Amino acid sequence: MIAAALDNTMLALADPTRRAILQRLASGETRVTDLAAPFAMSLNAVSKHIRILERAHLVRRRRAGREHLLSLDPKPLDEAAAWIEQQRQFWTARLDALERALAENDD
Amino acid sequence: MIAAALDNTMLALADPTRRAILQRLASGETRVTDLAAPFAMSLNAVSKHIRILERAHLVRRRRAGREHLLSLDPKPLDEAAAWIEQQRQFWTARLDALERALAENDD
DNA sequence: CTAATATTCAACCTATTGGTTGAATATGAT
DNA sequence: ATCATATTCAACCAATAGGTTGAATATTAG
Repeated sequence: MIAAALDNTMLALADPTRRAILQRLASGETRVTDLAAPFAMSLNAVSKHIRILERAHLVRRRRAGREHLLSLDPKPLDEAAAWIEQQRQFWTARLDALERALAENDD
Repeated sequence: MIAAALDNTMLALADPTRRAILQRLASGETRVTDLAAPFAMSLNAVSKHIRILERAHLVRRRRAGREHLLSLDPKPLDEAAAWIEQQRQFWTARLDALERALAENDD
């Protein structure tokens, strides 16, 4: 089964370290080393997380000499947000309908 | 590290089968067997997915005799949606700022 | 009581994840 | 040229995920 775009996005977002990386990247282009510094794990571990974020197209890499500068690409988030919002809407509508039905039953 | 609520939610949403289960549940309370029927995997596998959804508090279980009726709880989605929306907002703002800066540079 | 149904529990298997360490590669600084 | 820096690659490891099958449990139906 080929992994759909939404799959990769959701998978990438499932890990707290990766979410932290994304938040950190929100302040602008960052080198791998600087990005990794605050995390209590090896540079290599962070490097692997970055690969997963790249696979999901949430992070872009620009080579500048020996440094790799990472930046965010928010596009894939649209699909993820859309999925969640759609569910929320459906479910909330359903719950509201249920509540109304119960209220009518009280008459 | 204790898994935060958002962690469990995101993890639960990361699997396509579980997202499909949630979508299926949007049409109302459903028995485990009926819920599992359309999936190309054993009932046991679906049962395990349900446990994970329960751990994330996205699904509630009501026992009615030998049947377990499952229903949705949209609350955890709020936090997930909030996280994604916040990121989107930040990143988009940043990208817009960058574009404006480039435009000014053209003058 | 017995048989069927609905569901979980338990053990197992394989693939993936998230981490490690050590070596390789590429670039920059002196 | 040499040394340091930035980063990945490769091999490994333990834990988890996602699936299987078979047995156990609880409830309902005949």
